[in-house]
Amino acid sequence: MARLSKENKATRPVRAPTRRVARVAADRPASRRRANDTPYHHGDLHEALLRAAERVLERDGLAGLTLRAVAREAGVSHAAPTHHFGDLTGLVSELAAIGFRQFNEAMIVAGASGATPNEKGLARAKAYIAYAQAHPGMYGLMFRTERLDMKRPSLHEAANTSFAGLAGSIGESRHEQIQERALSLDQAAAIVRAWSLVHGFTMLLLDGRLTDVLNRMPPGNTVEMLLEAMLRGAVNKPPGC
Amino acid sequence: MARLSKENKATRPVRAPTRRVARVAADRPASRRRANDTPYHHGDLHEALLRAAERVLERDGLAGLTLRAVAREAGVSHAAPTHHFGDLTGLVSELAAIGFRQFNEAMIVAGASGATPNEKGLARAKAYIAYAQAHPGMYGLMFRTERLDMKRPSLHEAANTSFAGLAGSIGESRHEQIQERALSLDQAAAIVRAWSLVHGFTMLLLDGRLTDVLNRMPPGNTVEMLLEAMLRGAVNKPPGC
DNA sequence: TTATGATCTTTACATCGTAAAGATATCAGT
DNA sequence: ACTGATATCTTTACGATGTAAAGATCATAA
Repeated sequence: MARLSKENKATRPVRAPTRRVARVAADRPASRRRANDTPYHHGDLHEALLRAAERVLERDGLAGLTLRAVAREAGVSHAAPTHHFGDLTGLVSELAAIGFRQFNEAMIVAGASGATPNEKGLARAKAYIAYAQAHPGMYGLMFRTERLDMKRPSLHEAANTSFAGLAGSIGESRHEQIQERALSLDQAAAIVRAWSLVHGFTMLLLDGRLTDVLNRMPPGNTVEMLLEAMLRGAVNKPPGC
Repeated sequence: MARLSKENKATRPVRAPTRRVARVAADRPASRRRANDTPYHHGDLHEALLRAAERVLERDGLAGLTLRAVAREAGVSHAAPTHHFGDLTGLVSELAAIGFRQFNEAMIVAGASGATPNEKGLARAKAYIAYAQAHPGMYGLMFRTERLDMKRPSLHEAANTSFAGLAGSIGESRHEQIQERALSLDQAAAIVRAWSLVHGFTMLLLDGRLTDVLNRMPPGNTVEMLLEAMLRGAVNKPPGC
């Protein structure tokens, strides 16, 4: 496993010494694409970088998600992302927005299953954890990273949508309409209770902090059973209890 | 705010050009300390580095906690910590162990207050969050960092002690003795429920994910009230409910 | 056709973690 | 008390990273 300099030595398309040779050869291209060659300004690097970033994140985890690694993955120079995202925080925040949108999709799908609000809630909780387990890097990006600029419009909106989904789902369980702009203490508590429970469980699970507990449970008992048992005692209590 | 090279230009004690001048001057020291001068091999750098690391963590946060910054803070060369902790993971893990011990102390103190198990539980939950708010960097080190080697004996033991305290406190609430080596599903669920709730709440709070909810609560309602309301509905339910 | 601006590359620099070699002090064995 | 072995600390070196700035290249509007 050679530790030699990876910088631009890897799978760069090589793009033929882009000096004046290429300038003569490629001058005045007929269309937006040079015949069977790499595109000039890449077409849509913004999207390409985000897709590359997602691949890097899934492959190498949060620690591997660097500006330069993303640039390598996309086959551009290491400074190219700067122009599109400003800095690492920018790229990471845009990617987190994508993560929130994926997550919201999954939540909507999960909310469609289940008859009673109770079942819907459980289905959503399971889907929540399933998403985090399927995309641990992305979940870490959304909730563990410190380099996240929540003021970025796309991220702000995606995260808000996510919260609104949660609030709506809680309102559904309580058979009441929730005005997000003004919450009663009880409503806020119900929302935060559900969120803290599932988010905390997810974090501890992904961090491996629950392995001991899981190993010490009766044989055959799964994570899912633990989750269900945990939720059973915490939410959806009969009123007046 | 000069961005000039901070490397060793800062508050290094200068220790007089430690070449052969110092060797002649300090040859054959009378005691373990040269008269009113810096110690030779520093005495106990291991502890000094950990204390320096804690200062750096509290001052500059998780992102500022680097091997070189710690070495600077302790007034030694940037490579000195390597010999004591192997690498950054080592230092960070030892520091996290200290954090867990501080945290355990706080939990024990909190558990002493309160009459009923119910009150004790609430006191512990409040102390949990209070610790995290008072030492956000340390809490992040203990629960957010990926560079943590849980197999290190000191960290493993401190974290286990912490878990044992939680388990014991849950057993207290349920009026039963908990055998950590073999948990029923209900017991595991109770433990994980409490942990997930408080840990999740803490994480969301520290990350600023709850500011919107807090702002939308009735005026005058505090974080503490939200926490209490959240816990009221989740734990310590009357049996058979 | 050409000039302007957007996009991408090169180059440069401070910082970081880590390895390796050199310097210095402690300590055991004689 | 001397000396060699060992532990501790410093210097030096290298690859990697984020970011800034300047140069090159291309699209597009005038």
